[in-house]
Amino acid sequence: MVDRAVKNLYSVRMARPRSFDEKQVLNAVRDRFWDAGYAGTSLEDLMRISGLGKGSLYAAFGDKRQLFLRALRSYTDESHGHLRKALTETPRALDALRMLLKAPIDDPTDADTRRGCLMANSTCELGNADPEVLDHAHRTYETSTALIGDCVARAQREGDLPAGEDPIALARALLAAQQGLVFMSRTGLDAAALTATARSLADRLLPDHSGD
Amino acid sequence: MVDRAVKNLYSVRMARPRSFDEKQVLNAVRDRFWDAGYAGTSLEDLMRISGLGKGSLYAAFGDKRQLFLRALRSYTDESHGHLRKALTETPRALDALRMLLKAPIDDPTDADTRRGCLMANSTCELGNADPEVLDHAHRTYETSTALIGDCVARAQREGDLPAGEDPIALARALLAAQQGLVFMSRTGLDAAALTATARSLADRLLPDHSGD
DNA sequence: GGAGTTCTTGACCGTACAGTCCACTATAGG
DNA sequence: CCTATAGTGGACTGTACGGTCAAGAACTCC
Repeated sequence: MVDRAVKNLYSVRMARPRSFDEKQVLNAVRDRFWDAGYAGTSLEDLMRISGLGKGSLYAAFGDKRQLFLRALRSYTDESHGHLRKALTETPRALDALRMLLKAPIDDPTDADTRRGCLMANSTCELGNADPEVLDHAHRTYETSTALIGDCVARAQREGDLPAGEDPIALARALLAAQQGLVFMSRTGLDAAALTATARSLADRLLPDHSGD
Repeated sequence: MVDRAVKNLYSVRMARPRSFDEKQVLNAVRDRFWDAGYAGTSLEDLMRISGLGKGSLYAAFGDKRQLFLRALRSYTDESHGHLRKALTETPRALDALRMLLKAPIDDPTDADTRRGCLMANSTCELGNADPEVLDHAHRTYETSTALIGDCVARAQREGDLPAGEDPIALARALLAAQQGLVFMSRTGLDAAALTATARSLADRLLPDHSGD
């Protein structure tokens, strides 16, 4: 993959250029895996959705599994980008942490709410069978924990959370609560109950200490 | 299925009896689906594991999907049995609720810890594609919520939880936290972090009010 | 023991799938 | 314009899968 990109950039002889945008294809493919799962997505689906022939897909990405892993990595990278941005750019850290629990729910289009998190779905479907997926999941959630932990520490510095506690411990609790919420939303729990649960969890895990 | 059972019980003419125990087969099949997922389990796997031929499987349970649904229902029924027992037979309701968050973790054999919850896995793999699975998930978690809610109400009556709050709301928060924990354990989070997170969630969601 | 019925076994079938391959096309450099 | 090279599309393949079926085994009842 990398070899080919380098070759494209530096080789003396250029030839026929790609007729597709790799990122667009990856996004389309990612959406399909997200909706239908890994096993539930056939190569024909991928061809139809990407508009590419089999040969092009295989030449560009390798086999189905590699394509899936690429899409998955792109998904987690993007998610972490958003997460990092949300956690660092929100003026008050405590608000950012609260958003962690509320954001997955109040999506107006419930499509995103109902299909859950691609990484979580993939872990459930393939975690036992594919060590690479499991390992990626592990590292992904470690990174998320670290990001959230930083934000917890900031909230402590800002005086909104008690300073004594381990930021990573609270980060893990928040992450678990968030994953649980996203999962409950997948089961078809109605929006009202969902937001109430999110609020309940937020109130208990992130009590406002600014008045203390 | 039912017709045949009834016929077996009441028909005048009995014929060749089953050479297998339906429950045993269902348990073996359930374990396989649990480990490998629905798509990851082939009929050949099911035959090897159950010791039955294809014909017997199909005659007894219908096709692969129906067999899966049977196994899934048997799993949730059994789980609810254990849950009900644990929640009602524990002397102090608050302890039972705490166990909710601790039990999924401290399983000595990490096999059970790593493969998570069959219902959750199935929802993630098939929820978008199979409405029946989604519906079953929905009803399952509604039942769980009700059971936990009853136990919350008992804890309130026993003076261990503040009486003003909605038992169902807290039950949903506990369920979400538990599902989140089970999922985190699937990703390979180490046992120490896991138990710490469980304890952290329990402390925050179920503070001891007996001294109040 | 014969008749009737259910269960079991495994061969068989159609198909849908992932993956391969090759002829063809479009482009860049000379 | 010619050649070299990379990209494209689709025909092709092997196979593993879910599902069917029929012949025979095991059992009950009369």
